[in-house]
Amino acid sequence: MESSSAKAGGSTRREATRQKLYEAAVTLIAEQGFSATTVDEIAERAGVAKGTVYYNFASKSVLFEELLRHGVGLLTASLKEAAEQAAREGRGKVDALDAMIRAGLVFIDRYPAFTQLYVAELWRTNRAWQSTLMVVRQEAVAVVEGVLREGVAVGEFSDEIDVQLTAAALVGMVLVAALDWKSFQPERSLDDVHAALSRLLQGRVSGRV
Amino acid sequence: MESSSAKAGGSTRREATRQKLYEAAVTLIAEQGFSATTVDEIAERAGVAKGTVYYNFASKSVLFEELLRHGVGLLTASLKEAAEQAAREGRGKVDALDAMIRAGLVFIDRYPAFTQLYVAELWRTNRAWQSTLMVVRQEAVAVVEGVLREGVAVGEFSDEIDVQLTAAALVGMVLVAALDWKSFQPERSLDDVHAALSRLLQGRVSGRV
DNA sequence: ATTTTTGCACTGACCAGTCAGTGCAATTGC
DNA sequence: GCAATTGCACTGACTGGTCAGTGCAAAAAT
Repeated sequence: MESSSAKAGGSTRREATRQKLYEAAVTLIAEQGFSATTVDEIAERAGVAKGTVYYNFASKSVLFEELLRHGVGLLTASLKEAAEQAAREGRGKVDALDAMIRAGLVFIDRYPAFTQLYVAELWRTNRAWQSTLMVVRQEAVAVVEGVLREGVAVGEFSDEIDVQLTAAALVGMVLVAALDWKSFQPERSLDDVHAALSRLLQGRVSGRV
Repeated sequence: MESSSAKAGGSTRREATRQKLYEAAVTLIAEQGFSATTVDEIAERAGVAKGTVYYNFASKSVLFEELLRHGVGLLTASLKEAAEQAAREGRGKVDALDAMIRAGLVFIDRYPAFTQLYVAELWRTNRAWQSTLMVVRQEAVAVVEGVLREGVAVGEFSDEIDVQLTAAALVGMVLVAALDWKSFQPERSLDDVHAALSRLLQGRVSGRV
């Protein structure tokens, strides 16, 4: 019986436990914040003994840091994928940005708790995982900056734009709009929200029709 | 009776102490979060005894709630003021939005810690001050929604825009861009940042010059 | 046979909130 | 004048509870 995944990373069982702990931790911390969430709660929600948490992670904050890395990894991969696909299909940079907005929305749709928690921790200072967070943020924003820069190089975007700030603003736009969507009008469809943001991106807000 | 200081509001000393406590609490909570910040720390930073905190506020979370109300009050007033001034001067709704973006930036420039803390707590659920936060958020976003709606009525904005979502996206854009500015490129001027966001608002990102 | 998980008792640091008491200025009584 | 009194703002040691992390023997899974 070659256990399914075999030699690859580590035993499958352990990986499954870690996954359960991530899922339990992410919702609890999104709701209550890191400090207000107890390890006992996380263990209970994951359906696991407290000792298991410490068998798998060195400490509560290490668990959290690995959770952050894991989550942002997924997002970054998804953004890159969207940008590359648009490029492969020979579409313009505006389309690439649009595709990334959609990818961002899809991600937030699937992992709303993670997004919540990420936003809540991002601009804090003086916390243990601060530097982890910076690195991980930079990876994600860099993908957007890359597309903007290419757009400027190709002449599709004005060379007067401030790449760094514009990238941050775009990310913020999607993040906040999406959190609002999930929190206050969750019945709306992803397409709907995407259309509204596309319109904003392309400056079709002012101007009739 | 007219006790010493007198007539206006309440005793001056008390008001001064509360102000000191607000200031101490806002920076500490912005840095560390609500739960990770202790009442002892707040008292120490404010230069008062712990008992004084409880003499002035019923509990740690009441202190925090009043802080939130106080801060968002300032922001809302400032946004309204900007929108009204643009209207008084007979400028268009795009200009009004632009003026509000600037007002938002000025606010964040002046109270970065408050902004940080606000963003961090906004999308949490299951917290004591949740409802306070909702009310207070709605007040601020409503100002932006109002201008958008007026713009649609006047025909200056497309009637296809989704007012609620667009307002949220705009707020997010300013919020996140400004926090990025303060965190990662604090040497830049407000005008600079404002110009970059104006450009984005008016869809002058794509399109040459 | 080894790795992983369980269950549970325990420790020690930390922290929100309390309370008896202090300092001080203004008011009252004489 | 000058005690005695009152009320306000503040103090800081203390209490009762909470929680991260530990230790370990027994059970389960692979």
